[in-house]
Amino acid sequence: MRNTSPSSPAARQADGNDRLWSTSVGEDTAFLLARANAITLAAANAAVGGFGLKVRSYSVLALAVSGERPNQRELSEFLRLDPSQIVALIDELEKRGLVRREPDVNDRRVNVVVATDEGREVYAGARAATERAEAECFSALDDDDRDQLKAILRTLAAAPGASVG
Amino acid sequence: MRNTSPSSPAARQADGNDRLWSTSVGEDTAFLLARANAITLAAANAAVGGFGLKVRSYSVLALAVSGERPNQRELSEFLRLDPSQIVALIDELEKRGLVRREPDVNDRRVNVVVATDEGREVYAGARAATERAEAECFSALDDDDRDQLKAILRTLAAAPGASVG
DNA sequence: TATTGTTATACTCTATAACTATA
DNA sequence: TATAGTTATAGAGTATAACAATA
Repeated sequence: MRNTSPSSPAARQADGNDRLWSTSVGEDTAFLLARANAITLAAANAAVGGFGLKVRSYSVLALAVSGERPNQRELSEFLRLDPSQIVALIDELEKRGLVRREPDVNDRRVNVVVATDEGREVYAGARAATERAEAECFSALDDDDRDQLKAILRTLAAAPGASVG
Repeated sequence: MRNTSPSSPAARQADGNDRLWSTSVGEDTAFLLARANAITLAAANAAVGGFGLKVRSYSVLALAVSGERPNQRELSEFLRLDPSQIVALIDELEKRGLVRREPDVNDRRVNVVVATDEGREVYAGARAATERAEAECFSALDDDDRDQLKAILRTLAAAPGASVG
Protein backbone atom coordinates (compact mmCIF):
# COMPACT_ATOMS: atom_id res chain seq x y z
CA MET A 1 0.00 0.00 0.00
CA ARG A 2 1.40 3.28 1.02
CA ASN A 3 5.03 3.89 1.74
CA THR A 4 5.26 4.71 5.41
CA SER A 5 8.92 3.89 5.75
CA PRO A 6 10.82 7.05 6.66
CA SER A 7 14.00 5.86 5.02
CA SER A 8 13.13 4.22 1.73
CA PRO A 9 16.24 4.03 -0.46
CA ALA A 10 14.79 6.29 -3.15
CA ALA A 11 14.48 9.12 -0.66
CA ARG A 12 18.20 9.20 0.02
CA GLN A 13 19.58 9.16 -3.46
CA ALA A 14 18.88 12.53 -4.98
CA ASP A 15 22.57 13.30 -4.78
CA GLY A 16 25.67 11.49 -3.63
CA ASN A 17 25.26 12.52 0.00
CA ASP A 18 23.71 9.46 1.61
CA ARG A 19 25.98 10.14 4.56
CA LEU A 20 24.32 13.49 5.24
CA TRP A 21 20.80 12.21 4.69
CA SER A 22 21.33 10.02 7.74
CA THR A 23 21.87 13.03 10.02
CA SER A 24 19.24 14.77 12.12
CA VAL A 25 18.78 17.33 9.36
CA GLY A 26 17.71 14.62 6.94
CA GLU A 27 15.09 13.50 9.47
CA ASP A 28 13.66 16.93 10.03
CA THR A 29 10.14 17.42 8.69
CA ALA A 30 10.58 21.17 8.27
CA PHE A 31 13.74 20.57 6.26
CA LEU A 32 11.97 18.05 4.03
CA LEU A 33 9.08 20.46 3.61
CA ALA A 34 11.45 23.25 2.61
CA ARG A 35 13.21 21.02 0.15
CA ALA A 36 10.01 19.73 -1.43
CA ASN A 37 8.75 23.29 -1.65
CA ALA A 38 11.95 24.52 -3.27
CA ILE A 39 11.67 21.83 -5.89
CA THR A 40 8.03 22.45 -6.75
CA LEU A 41 8.52 26.23 -6.62
CA ALA A 42 11.40 26.05 -9.07
CA ALA A 43 9.38 23.84 -11.38
CA ALA A 44 6.36 26.15 -11.19
CA ASN A 45 8.47 29.25 -11.83
CA ALA A 46 10.01 27.57 -14.85
CA ALA A 47 6.55 26.59 -16.10
CA VAL A 48 5.01 30.07 -15.90
CA GLY A 49 8.26 31.75 -16.96
CA GLY A 50 7.39 31.05 -20.57
CA PHE A 51 4.38 33.33 -20.13
CA GLY A 52 6.40 36.17 -18.63
CA LEU A 53 5.12 35.33 -15.16
CA LYS A 54 6.49 34.14 -11.85
CA VAL A 55 4.59 32.14 -9.28
CA ARG A 56 3.56 35.31 -7.48
CA SER A 57 2.26 37.19 -10.47
CA TYR A 58 0.63 33.99 -11.66
CA SER A 59 -1.18 33.66 -8.33
CA VAL A 60 -2.48 37.21 -8.53
CA LEU A 61 -3.59 36.62 -12.10
CA ALA A 62 -5.34 33.40 -11.13
CA LEU A 63 -7.27 35.18 -8.40
CA ALA A 64 -8.17 38.00 -10.78
CA VAL A 65 -9.42 35.44 -13.30
CA SER A 66 -11.48 33.64 -10.66
CA GLY A 67 -14.27 36.18 -10.88
CA GLU A 68 -14.25 36.69 -7.12
CA ARG A 69 -13.19 40.30 -7.66
CA PRO A 70 -10.62 40.40 -4.84
CA ASN A 71 -9.40 43.78 -3.66
CA GLN A 72 -5.74 44.44 -2.91
CA ARG A 73 -6.11 43.99 0.80
CA GLU A 74 -7.67 40.57 0.29
CA LEU A 75 -4.90 39.54 -2.08
CA SER A 76 -2.36 40.69 0.47
CA GLU A 77 -3.91 38.59 3.22
CA PHE A 78 -4.54 35.52 1.13
CA LEU A 79 -1.08 35.42 -0.41
CA ARG A 80 0.52 36.62 2.83
CA LEU A 81 2.41 39.35 1.02
CA ASP A 82 2.79 42.93 2.12
CA PRO A 83 0.30 45.34 0.50
CA SER A 84 3.23 47.18 -1.10
CA GLN A 85 4.32 44.01 -2.87
CA ILE A 86 0.80 43.48 -4.16
CA VAL A 87 0.96 46.97 -5.66
CA ALA A 88 4.10 46.06 -7.60
CA LEU A 89 2.66 42.77 -8.83
CA ILE A 90 -0.56 44.39 -10.05
CA ASP A 91 1.35 47.28 -11.64
CA GLU A 92 3.30 44.79 -13.67
CA LEU A 93 0.25 42.76 -14.70
CA GLU A 94 -1.71 45.90 -15.50
CA LYS A 95 1.11 47.31 -17.62
CA ARG A 96 1.00 44.11 -19.66
CA GLY A 97 -2.76 44.45 -20.02
CA LEU A 98 -3.56 41.24 -18.17
CA VAL A 99 -5.52 42.74 -15.27
CA ARG A 100 -7.36 45.97 -14.51
CA ARG A 101 -7.93 47.89 -11.29
CA GLU A 102 -11.58 48.79 -10.88
CA PRO A 103 -12.68 51.23 -8.19
CA ASP A 104 -15.15 49.77 -5.74
CA VAL A 105 -18.51 51.48 -6.11
CA ASN A 106 -19.19 51.47 -2.38
CA ASP A 107 -15.81 52.56 -1.09
CA ARG A 108 -13.64 54.74 -3.24
CA ARG A 109 -10.52 53.77 -1.32
CA VAL A 110 -10.80 50.21 -2.59
CA ASN A 111 -9.56 48.75 -5.87
CA VAL A 112 -10.92 45.48 -7.13
CA VAL A 113 -8.66 43.47 -9.42
CA VAL A 114 -10.17 41.84 -12.49
CA ALA A 115 -8.67 40.03 -15.46
CA THR A 116 -8.84 41.26 -19.03
CA ASP A 117 -9.60 38.94 -21.94
CA GLU A 118 -5.91 38.73 -22.65
CA GLY A 119 -5.30 37.98 -18.99
CA ARG A 120 -7.69 35.06 -19.19
CA GLU A 121 -5.90 33.73 -22.26
CA VAL A 122 -2.45 33.99 -20.72
CA TYR A 123 -3.76 32.42 -17.54
CA ALA A 124 -5.21 29.45 -19.43
CA GLY A 125 -1.85 28.72 -21.00
CA ALA A 126 0.08 29.24 -17.77
CA ARG A 127 -2.34 27.10 -15.82
CA ALA A 128 -1.90 24.21 -18.23
CA ALA A 129 1.87 24.58 -17.92
CA THR A 130 1.79 24.57 -14.11
CA GLU A 131 -0.45 21.53 -14.13
CA ARG A 132 2.00 19.67 -16.32
CA ALA A 133 4.86 20.77 -14.07
CA GLU A 134 2.97 19.72 -10.95
CA ALA A 135 2.12 16.35 -12.43
CA GLU A 136 5.80 15.83 -13.05
CA CYS A 137 6.86 17.00 -9.59
CA PHE A 138 4.38 14.69 -7.93
CA SER A 139 4.87 11.79 -10.32
CA ALA A 140 6.71 9.85 -7.63
CA LEU A 141 3.46 9.77 -5.61
CA ASP A 142 0.42 7.62 -6.26
CA ASP A 143 -3.05 9.20 -6.30
CA ASP A 144 -3.69 8.19 -2.74
CA ASP A 145 -0.50 9.87 -1.52
CA ARG A 146 -1.31 13.04 -3.45
CA ASP A 147 -4.73 13.28 -1.85
CA GLN A 148 -3.21 12.64 1.55
CA LEU A 149 -0.57 15.30 1.03
CA LYS A 150 -3.13 17.84 -0.06
CA ALA A 151 -5.38 17.15 2.91
CA ILE A 152 -2.51 17.41 5.37
CA LEU A 153 -1.14 20.59 3.81
CA ARG A 154 -4.57 22.17 3.92
CA THR A 155 -4.63 21.61 7.64
CA LEU A 156 -1.16 23.11 8.04
CA ALA A 157 -1.73 25.98 5.63
CA ALA A 158 -4.72 27.12 7.63
CA ALA A 159 -2.49 28.15 10.52
CA PRO A 160 -1.46 31.77 10.96
CA GLY A 161 1.94 32.45 9.45
CA ALA A 162 4.13 33.97 6.83
CA SER A 163 4.44 34.64 3.14
CA VAL A 164 4.28 32.44 0.08
CA GLY A 165 7.00 32.60 -2.36
CA MET B 1 -9.61 8.48 11.29
CA ARG B 2 -7.69 10.60 8.93
CA ASN B 3 -9.06 13.72 7.32
CA THR B 4 -9.08 13.12 3.60
CA SER B 5 -11.59 15.83 2.79
CA PRO B 6 -9.90 18.46 0.68
CA SER B 7 -12.14 21.22 1.98
CA SER B 8 -12.61 20.74 5.68
CA PRO B 9 -13.87 23.94 7.27
CA ALA B 10 -10.77 24.43 9.41
CA ALA B 11 -8.59 24.63 6.33
CA ARG B 12 -10.40 27.63 4.98
CA GLN B 13 -10.53 29.83 8.02
CA ALA B 14 -7.01 31.06 8.61
CA ASP B 15 -8.14 34.49 7.47
CA GLY B 16 -11.39 36.01 6.37
CA ASN B 17 -10.95 35.02 2.75
CA ASP B 18 -13.13 31.95 2.41
CA ARG B 19 -14.11 33.27 -0.99
CA LEU B 20 -10.56 33.05 -2.27
CA TRP B 21 -9.88 29.67 -0.73
CA SER B 22 -12.53 28.28 -3.07
CA THR B 23 -10.59 29.33 -6.18
CA SER B 24 -8.16 27.19 -8.16
CA VAL B 25 -5.28 28.71 -6.22
CA GLY B 26 -6.67 27.38 -2.97
CA GLU B 27 -6.84 23.90 -4.53
CA ASP B 28 -3.28 23.94 -5.80
CA THR B 29 -0.96 21.52 -4.02
CA ALA B 30 2.13 23.58 -4.81
CA PHE B 31 0.46 26.66 -3.31
CA LEU B 32 -0.47 24.75 -0.17
CA LEU B 33 3.05 23.39 0.05
CA ALA B 34 4.51 26.88 -0.26
CA ARG B 35 2.19 28.19 2.41
CA ALA B 36 2.87 25.37 4.82
CA ASN B 37 6.58 25.83 4.21
CA ALA B 38 6.41 29.57 4.82
CA ILE B 39 4.69 28.97 8.13
CA THR B 40 7.13 26.35 9.38
CA LEU B 41 10.12 28.31 8.06
CA ALA B 42 9.03 31.43 9.91
CA ALA B 43 8.53 29.43 13.10
CA ALA B 44 11.92 27.74 12.74
CA ASN B 45 13.68 31.04 12.08
CA ALA B 46 12.05 32.52 15.15
CA ALA B 47 13.11 29.50 17.19
CA VAL B 48 16.80 29.59 16.24
CA GLY B 49 16.89 33.40 16.17
CA GLY B 50 17.36 33.38 19.94
CA PHE B 51 20.69 31.64 19.36
CA GLY B 52 21.88 34.13 16.75
CA LEU B 53 21.13 31.65 13.97
CA LYS B 54 18.86 31.39 10.99
CA VAL B 55 17.55 28.17 9.49
CA ARG B 56 20.43 28.07 7.03
CA SER B 57 23.23 28.62 9.49
CA TYR B 58 21.48 26.22 11.86
CA SER B 59 21.46 23.57 9.13
CA VAL B 60 25.15 24.00 8.48
CA LEU B 61 25.85 23.83 12.20
CA ALA B 62 23.74 20.69 12.54
CA LEU B 63 25.70 18.99 9.77
CA ALA B 64 28.98 20.09 11.32
CA VAL B 65 27.86 18.67 14.66
CA SER B 66 26.82 15.37 13.08
CA GLY B 67 30.38 14.11 12.99
CA GLU B 68 30.10 13.24 9.31
CA ARG B 69 32.78 15.83 8.54
CA PRO B 70 31.09 17.27 5.44
CA ASN B 71 33.18 19.40 3.10
CA GLN B 72 31.87 22.62 1.60
CA ARG B 73 30.96 21.02 -1.70
CA GLU B 74 28.88 18.39 0.08
CA LEU B 75 27.11 21.03 2.14
CA SER B 76 26.39 22.96 -1.03
CA GLU B 77 24.82 19.94 -2.72
CA PHE B 78 22.90 18.72 0.29
CA LEU B 79 21.43 22.10 1.18
CA ARG B 80 21.08 23.03 -2.50
CA LEU B 81 22.85 26.33 -1.94
CA ASP B 82 25.53 27.83 -4.13
CA PRO B 83 29.10 27.19 -2.91
CA SER B 84 29.59 30.93 -2.47
CA GLN B 85 26.67 31.06 -0.04
CA ILE B 86 28.15 28.20 1.93
CA VAL B 87 31.35 30.22 2.26
CA ALA B 88 29.42 33.09 3.82
CA LEU B 89 27.51 30.83 6.20
CA ILE B 90 30.67 29.10 7.40
CA ASP B 91 32.52 32.42 7.70
CA GLU B 92 29.83 33.62 10.04
CA LEU B 93 29.76 30.45 12.13
CA GLU B 94 33.55 30.33 12.25
CA LYS B 95 33.78 33.95 13.36
CA ARG B 96 31.48 33.10 16.26
CA GLY B 97 33.65 30.12 17.11
CA LEU B 98 30.93 27.54 16.50
CA VAL B 99 32.61 25.64 13.66
CA ARG B 100 36.13 25.20 12.28
CA ARG B 101 37.44 24.60 8.77
CA GLU B 102 39.89 21.71 8.75
CA PRO B 103 41.99 21.01 5.66
CA ASP B 104 41.43 17.55 4.21
CA VAL B 105 44.57 15.46 4.61
CA ASN B 106 44.16 13.78 1.23
CA ASP B 107 43.22 16.78 -0.89
CA ARG B 108 44.50 20.17 0.08
CA ARG B 109 41.79 21.91 -1.94
CA VAL B 110 39.14 20.57 0.38
CA ASN B 111 37.93 21.98 3.70
CA VAL B 112 36.03 19.82 6.09
CA VAL B 113 33.65 21.57 8.49
CA VAL B 114 33.56 20.48 12.11
CA ALA B 115 31.84 21.87 15.19
CA THR B 116 33.64 23.27 18.20
CA ASP B 117 32.57 22.49 21.75
CA GLU B 118 30.75 25.78 21.84
CA GLY B 119 29.12 24.92 18.52
CA ARG B 120 27.81 21.70 20.01
CA GLU B 121 26.39 23.57 22.97
CA VAL B 122 24.67 26.20 20.88
CA TYR B 123 23.34 23.50 18.59
CA ALA B 124 21.85 21.55 21.49
CA GLY B 125 19.88 24.59 22.60
CA ALA B 126 18.80 25.52 19.11
CA ARG B 127 17.78 21.97 18.33
CA ALA B 128 15.53 21.86 21.37
CA ALA B 129 13.98 25.15 20.31
CA THR B 130 13.30 23.98 16.76
CA GLU B 131 11.77 20.79 18.07
CA ARG B 132 9.41 22.74 20.24
CA ALA B 133 8.55 25.01 17.31
CA GLU B 134 7.97 22.05 15.02
CA ALA B 135 5.76 20.34 17.55
CA GLU B 136 3.67 23.49 17.65
CA CYS B 137 3.53 23.88 13.85
CA PHE B 138 2.41 20.31 13.43
CA SER B 139 0.12 20.23 16.43
CA ALA B 140 -2.91 20.21 14.14
CA LEU B 141 -1.83 16.80 12.86
CA ASP B 142 -2.11 13.47 14.65
CA ASP B 143 0.91 11.16 14.82
CA ASP B 144 -0.30 9.14 11.88
CA ASP B 145 -0.58 12.23 9.69
CA ARG B 146 2.88 13.42 10.71
CA ASP B 147 4.43 10.11 9.74
CA GLN B 148 2.54 10.15 6.47
CA LEU B 149 3.65 13.68 5.72
CA LYS B 150 7.26 12.84 6.44
CA ALA B 151 7.22 9.76 4.25
CA ILE B 152 5.63 11.63 1.36
CA LEU B 153 7.99 14.59 1.65
CA ARG B 154 10.97 12.27 1.67
CA THR B 155 9.86 10.90 -1.64
CA LEU B 156 9.42 14.40 -3.05
CA ALA B 157 12.58 15.80 -1.54
CA ALA B 158 14.64 13.14 -3.25
CA ALA B 159 13.92 14.66 -6.66
CA PRO B 160 16.48 16.93 -8.32
CA GLY B 161 15.67 20.59 -7.70
CA ALA B 162 16.40 23.90 -6.12
CA SER B 163 17.46 25.54 -2.91
CA VAL B 164 16.21 25.34 0.65
CA GLY B 165 15.45 28.23 2.79
C1' DT C 1 41.94 20.34 -17.96
C1' DA C 2 38.80 19.88 -13.97
C1' DT C 3 37.60 20.83 -9.19
C1' DT C 4 37.43 23.33 -4.45
C1' DG C 5 36.90 27.22 -2.35
C1' DT C 6 36.76 32.29 -2.71
C1' DT C 7 35.63 37.06 -4.13
C1' DA C 8 32.95 40.48 -6.41
C1' DT C 9 28.86 42.09 -8.27
C1' DA C 10 24.32 42.71 -9.85
C1' DC C 11 19.80 41.41 -9.16
C1' DT C 12 15.63 40.05 -6.72
C1' DC C 13 13.05 39.73 -2.72
C1' DT C 14 11.48 41.39 1.76
C1' DA C 15 10.39 44.54 5.52
C1' DT C 16 9.47 49.06 7.13
C1' DA C 17 7.89 53.48 7.46
C1' DA C 18 5.78 57.53 5.71
C1' DC C 19 2.39 59.51 2.82
C1' DT C 20 -2.63 60.35 0.23
C1' DA C 21 -7.23 59.84 -0.16
C1' DT C 22 -11.00 58.32 1.53
C1' DA C 23 -14.11 56.59 5.41
C1' DT D 1 -9.12 58.09 14.09
C1' DA D 2 -8.79 54.17 11.07
C1' DT D 3 -8.27 51.91 6.55
C1' DA D 4 -6.87 51.08 1.32
C1' DG D 5 -3.52 51.89 -1.50
C1' DT D 6 1.00 53.92 -2.72
C1' DT D 7 5.90 55.33 -2.61
C1' DA D 8 10.60 55.10 -1.13
C1' DT D 9 14.28 52.83 0.74
C1' DA D 10 17.34 49.83 3.18
C1' DG D 11 18.49 45.20 4.10
C1' DA D 12 18.53 40.26 3.14
C1' DG D 13 18.71 36.78 0.00
C1' DT D 14 20.09 34.87 -4.69
C1' DA D 15 22.55 34.03 -8.98
C1' DT D 16 26.56 34.57 -11.84
C1' DA D 17 31.01 34.90 -13.35
C1' DA D 18 35.81 35.20 -12.65
C1' DC D 19 39.80 33.84 -9.94
C1' DA D 20 43.70 31.19 -7.20
C1' DA D 21 45.22 26.92 -5.51
C1' DT D 22 45.34 22.21 -6.15
C1' DA D 23 44.42 17.84 -8.44
